[in-house]
Amino acid sequence: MPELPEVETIARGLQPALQHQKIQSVAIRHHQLRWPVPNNLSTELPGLTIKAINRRAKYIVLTTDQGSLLIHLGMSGRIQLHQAFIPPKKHDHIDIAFTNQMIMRFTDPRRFGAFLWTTAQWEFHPLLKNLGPEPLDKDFSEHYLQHALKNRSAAIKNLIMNNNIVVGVGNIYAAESLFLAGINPSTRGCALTLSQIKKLVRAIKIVINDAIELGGTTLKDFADSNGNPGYFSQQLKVYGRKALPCFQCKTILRSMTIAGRSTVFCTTCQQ
DNA sequence: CAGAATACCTGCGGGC
DNA sequence: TGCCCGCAGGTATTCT
Repeated sequence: MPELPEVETIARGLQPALQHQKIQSVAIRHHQLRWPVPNNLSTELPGLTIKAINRRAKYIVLTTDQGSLLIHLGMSGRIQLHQAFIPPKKHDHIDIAFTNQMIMRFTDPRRFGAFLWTTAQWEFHPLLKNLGPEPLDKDFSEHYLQHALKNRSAAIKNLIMNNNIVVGVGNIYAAESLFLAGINPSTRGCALTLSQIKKLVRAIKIVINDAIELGGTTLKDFADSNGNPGYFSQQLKVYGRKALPCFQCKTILRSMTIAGRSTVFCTTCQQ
């Protein structure tokens, strides 16, 4: 999926278009996403108005006066806005039509995404209530991470991708952050020095912030809600650069598998 | 409890 | 051209 910067970009694109819009109808063409899409959306949502658009971790939250839609894009999800109805394609699973004719269309070939409805406070939904801090919040600090890594023997790359520790750091930005911080991805969490923890917190904030400013990373399934690509791919230092020379030192970048995910790094710059 | 493996699903590119 | 394999941006759940 889009990682956090992509989701943020999408949420920012949806904000002005959806705020105050009234839902006219809902069409669900494929119910089987990560969890079944609730059947009652088609009857519950029409007539409700979007009051707020939020992002938490990689969830997009559309809040109405009766409840909130929780949308996750999984690995291959997209949301696009159309000014009028156009015929759906193969993986266009859900449409929400608004009274101004606009259509918000959810597309997801791999169907790892989620489209859920909660009538409770969305912050307390079981999928959201245990999430760690947002990487750009001041809660995500050197002190916090030092505490979180204490006694953790797993690879630091795993730990920063763990949503209970910090949200929104996926495979691309984990690799990029560790490169920027000069840390070997396989280092055990508890083995990081205070200086490394400080560098890592800074690196994560810089990488995520820069990626948001550039509209995310262009990968094959990503486009913002208007269909525009992101530009962060031009900034990638290690992700996708296996066997190519490090920009900093020319060492040939190596790849290894950590917790089942490929991880590119520089054996010279990341000790 | 922590860590590792597994599961969900389709599409694509490379090798033959 | 077509088939098979491995791999892809995530993360909850199950196992050890």
